[in-house]
Amino acid sequence: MTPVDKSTVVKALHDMSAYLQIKGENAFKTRAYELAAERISSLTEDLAVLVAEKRLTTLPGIGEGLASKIEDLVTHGKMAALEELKAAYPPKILELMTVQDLGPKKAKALFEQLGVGSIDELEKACQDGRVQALKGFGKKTEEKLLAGIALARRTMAAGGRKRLGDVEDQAQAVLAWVKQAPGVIRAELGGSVRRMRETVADVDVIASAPDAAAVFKHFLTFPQIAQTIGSGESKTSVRLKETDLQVDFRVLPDEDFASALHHFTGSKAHHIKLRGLAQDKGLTISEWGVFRMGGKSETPAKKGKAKHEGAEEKLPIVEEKDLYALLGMQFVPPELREDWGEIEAALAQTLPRDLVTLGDIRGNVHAHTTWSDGRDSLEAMALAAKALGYTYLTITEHSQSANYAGGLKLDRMKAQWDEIDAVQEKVKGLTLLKGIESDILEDGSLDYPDAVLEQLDVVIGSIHQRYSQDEDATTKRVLRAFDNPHLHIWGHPSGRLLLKREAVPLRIEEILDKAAKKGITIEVNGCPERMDLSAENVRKALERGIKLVLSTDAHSVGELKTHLPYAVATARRGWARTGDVVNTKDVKGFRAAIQRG
DNA sequence: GCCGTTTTCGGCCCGACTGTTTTCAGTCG
Repeated sequence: MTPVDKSTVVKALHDMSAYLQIKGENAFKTRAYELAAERISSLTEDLAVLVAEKRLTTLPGIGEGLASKIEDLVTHGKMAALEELKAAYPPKILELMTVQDLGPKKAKALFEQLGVGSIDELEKACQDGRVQALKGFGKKTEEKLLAGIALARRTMAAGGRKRLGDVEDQAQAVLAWVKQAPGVIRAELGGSVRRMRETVADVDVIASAPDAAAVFKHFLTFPQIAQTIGSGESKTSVRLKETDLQVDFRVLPDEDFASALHHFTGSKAHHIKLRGLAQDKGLTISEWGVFRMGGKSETPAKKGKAKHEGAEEKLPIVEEKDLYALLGMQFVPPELREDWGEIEAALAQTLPRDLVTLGDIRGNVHAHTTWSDGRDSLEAMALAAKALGYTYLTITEHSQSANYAGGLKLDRMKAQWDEIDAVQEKVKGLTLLKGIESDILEDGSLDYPDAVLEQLDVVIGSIHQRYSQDEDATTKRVLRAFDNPHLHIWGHPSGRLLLKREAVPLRIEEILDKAAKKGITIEVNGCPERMDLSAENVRKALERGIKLVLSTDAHSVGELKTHLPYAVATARRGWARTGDVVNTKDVKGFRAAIQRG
């Protein structure tokens, strides 16, 4: 029996919820499945142990019903209730809801009245004008759906990329499996996963071992493999279950590991430039190593083992840094390998040596609790932050206009201050900062009076509604927000949801100029669906001397830990140094750094 | 579907926006 892991359970629960929504089930019931999925997803304990010991119902939000369905899946490999629902609908019905502005009700109507069961069928129905004829639909809806389909297709066409955060668990599981293979000496993830790109097309795994065949044999027993795409002497490619993720796995002798890891980490642009540089020095670089070219032979490398015919000497590359050293360069960390100027900087020895790291972060910023739409209590969040080693935690609930997220009206904000004080009494060694994530309203104002904002330690201003404003209006909206003297941090600036919602249109340079002038700190939000500010714009912000905060936007205790690496990676990709990041400072330094002016 | 000592049934957060309507349904967060 194949073991069922967490991500399978999480996906099954999400799918259950989606099917039940289309079926028209009670919204509270479908939400229960979502909450359970989130609960399982952020589980720190071993799910199999929890199931074996019949302790699932000790988790908040999971009762007898959900527990038995989860047990069903974990112990039998199938969730009967889900299989029933799947059988009742076309196989691609759920993809409908990936289209913007298409929720469960519309999906249900489209399916029941037009027999639409996939994005392709929806497109046809829109083009035929059959959709606008339905009750509750109209011409505009039809146009919107077509645009939504185009967006969904574009993201799929971009190589069917997936969010880094959605594949990382599975990628790490593959890596862990590979490391257990007989004779494996070193093993790492490569590709865009290692470079921490926001989205990835596939996963590259590189390992060294004396006997590649034995390693591949073990690799192919990985339970999550759905299909073997190809398998040769040095490379095996498979597709995984659930995510359809393609994994390209290479095994080489250990002496070739570092150059292979480097080669398969990319990016292509980085490599092309490096190889040109190597040629100028009479060197040639490939996945098989770095070679000094002999004087006579100009023959280009041929395929396979006949490679490097003109090579005289294979230079030892034990670690990646040896490769860069041979070229007279500083080591370039994987996150920076994009040909964004890192090669020139590394040659000039001006690449930042003190890029921010996860270990530099001292304060956990931007947390939500059950006071708004967080899933864990204030005290639980405080205890968790402390246990993770942070010395301060900023409590920043949604603000009063964010009704959708239980935003704090004034009386509840004040009540929360009392609780913060009470929890602070109990939890020593962690400073709780009182804050808010205030909506930047349509006109650029924040949704509390100045007299309230000035009492807060941390004011994050974010856009959460009216995304449809044009570039000029949105730009002016943000610029006006910066005029509010109580705003400290501009939160998830672009509003993008990776592969789902485009960034709002903004004249970013103009806004960054003003942020620099006004002393606004900008958030790099570590929620893996956001990773916002983007790495590209982090660069632009840093060029202007703007300070960054690397935040979790945690809505649960688990996210206090899991989100931060994405913020750190995004900041590093934008060349942020430890000193550029306000929450690498102690609480006093942090509070001083976010002050305006 | 979960939850609970004032409830084992009846809540469970719901407001803004949009497009569809002619007073409201669906989506988003």
